[in-house]
Amino acid sequence: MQPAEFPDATISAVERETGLSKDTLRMWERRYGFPRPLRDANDERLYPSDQVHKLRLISRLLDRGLRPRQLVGETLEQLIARAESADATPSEAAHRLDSALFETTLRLLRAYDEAGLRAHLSAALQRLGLQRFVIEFAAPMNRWVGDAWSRGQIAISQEHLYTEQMQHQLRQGLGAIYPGSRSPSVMLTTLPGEEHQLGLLMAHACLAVEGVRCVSLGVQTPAWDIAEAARQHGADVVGLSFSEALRPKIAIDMLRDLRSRLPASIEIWAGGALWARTRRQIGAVRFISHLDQLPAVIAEYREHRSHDPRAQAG
Amino acid sequence: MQPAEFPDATISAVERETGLSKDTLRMWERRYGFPRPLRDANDERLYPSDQVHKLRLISRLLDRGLRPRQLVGETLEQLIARAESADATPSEAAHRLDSALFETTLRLLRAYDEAGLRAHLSAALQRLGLQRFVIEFAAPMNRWVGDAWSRGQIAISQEHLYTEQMQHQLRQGLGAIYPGSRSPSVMLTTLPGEEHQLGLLMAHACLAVEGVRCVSLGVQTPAWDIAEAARQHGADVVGLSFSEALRPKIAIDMLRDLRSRLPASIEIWAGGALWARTRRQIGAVRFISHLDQLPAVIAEYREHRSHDPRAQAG
DNA sequence: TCAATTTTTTGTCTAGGACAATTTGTGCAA
DNA sequence: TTGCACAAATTGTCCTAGACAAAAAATTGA
Repeated sequence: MQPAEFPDATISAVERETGLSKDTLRMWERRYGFPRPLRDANDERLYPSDQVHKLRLISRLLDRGLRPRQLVGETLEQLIARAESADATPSEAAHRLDSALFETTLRLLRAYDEAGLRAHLSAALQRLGLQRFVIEFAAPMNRWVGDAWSRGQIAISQEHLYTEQMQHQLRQGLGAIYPGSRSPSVMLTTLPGEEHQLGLLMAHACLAVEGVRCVSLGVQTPAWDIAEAARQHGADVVGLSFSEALRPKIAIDMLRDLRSRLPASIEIWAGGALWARTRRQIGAVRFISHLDQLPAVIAEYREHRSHDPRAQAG
Repeated sequence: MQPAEFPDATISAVERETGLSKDTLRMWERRYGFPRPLRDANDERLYPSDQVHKLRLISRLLDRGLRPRQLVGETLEQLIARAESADATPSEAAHRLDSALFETTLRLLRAYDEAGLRAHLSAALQRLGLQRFVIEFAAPMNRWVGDAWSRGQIAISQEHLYTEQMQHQLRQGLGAIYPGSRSPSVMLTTLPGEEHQLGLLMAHACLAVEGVRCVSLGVQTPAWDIAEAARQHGADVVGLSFSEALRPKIAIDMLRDLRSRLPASIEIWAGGALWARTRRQIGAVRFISHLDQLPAVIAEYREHRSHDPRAQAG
């Protein structure tokens, strides 16, 4: 991509694009001397596109536990190298993924071929079935696409196109399943700040194929409202999805907050890519780092809570 | 709902919940004496829930052109009255909506009956067909649900449940249509900050039934990436959806920015509920405040640009 | 009545200081 | 070596208070 085409960005624009707050941007400038924005006629900061690009890269690396003091001093090349080495470490994604499926998806994405992509994903769904489609294809592919974007191998718009089509396909698959009614009764959503629907949809699909009674509230439901809805609806479990985009600290805080608002009889299951890389967890919440663990968790619940009348229904 | 159950909120939390920036919150306190938060042990602001509630209401009224100086001085009752009178004025939503459809949807929503809601929406879609489903049911219903939430008649979680199910249904409907290939070639998305998918999906549906060649990038694509993708993909039109949640000023700014990045040969169509209430518009962008205008706009495009080779294809 | 001007309102930026929460480093005992 | 307690460094977010441009409202003149 051509950085030269980007105009200089105001501090608000940079906050939007990188997720780093204005306060943080100013503080880094004061402490580390980076970023070092230009100034406009009113002495307000103007960030050149190369600095914005570097900030975006740093922001992604921060989520992986690296510290800003080190990162701000590094060159773009060093940062990219770090991003790639971090990606390489948990390389399950790559070798789990069927290479033919992968190559075709990538080719269609690069060509912005929506109709082709749609046909391709639909065929994969029919061939694999919903569960294998999610676990063996969608999950590792999501990972790859996210990483490829952060490395600059594909454009944001292509990542968006992928997400949109995958979401569409997952909903088609979900629409074909008759609503489940078996135990436990799960209420699915994400907490504020987590706007990725794909993780939620994949979890929904995995629950649906197990016949679980499942209600999804979509993304970004405030903790108070989750608690209220779960109580009113009589849910046994609140299922939450966390992508890597969320800061672990914020996620843990919100989880602890939600836990305190829910009665102990309602379990919390926290799933998503975030937990595969984060050590910090809290008790009284079930963490599920991979979707293939879900069947076991459901089975365990049914075993231990078999006195529940709903366990026999459906 | 019981405001007493909410704990006091930090300034960050209030920013998240109301959409008012920290700077704005502090400035209002300085200028108008409202909000008047408590302070914790570190002298940091703590907003009681009633003030947060009032701020949220004010924030929504601001988007309708009212000024903060007046609003901050009013009581909660006065603000609610204002919100309702504003809702009542363009009451197309209410009387356009078939009352039986409406009542049933509401009842199922109140009961958190996902399976029932799903069946109900699916039946409506089958009966009305996709186009009428969108224009006569989904659009006015969305409005009502959004307003009902801001008036406190339904919980956020119920609004979320509705949105999720409606989205699901629209995608089912879209999945049943064979991809169009007629002119113009439209690239659909929303700008950063606009995260409502429903408007985008409704537009997508209305375009699809006209046989338009249509690629959706989902929500929140940065302007630079839209421009790049539109050029690479060879789009004739960039279609953008704007909900009322977005501030008009920000929307106009971003539109102007996008316009400057796109060649004149690519049109911009800006749709969504935002434009029904906002006077300010800019040239070189086509504003579409209601979905039922879309067929005429498409026909007009086909008429005027019939020299385009794509117009004959498909 | 409409357009051009002035005044008021309003949001966002600036600077630098403070401090709590987290992470890292160190010393010491098992 | 490992585990644990404590000290030091790091880091994000909050604070105050001033400035100013952009937008809206009010006023003026044709």
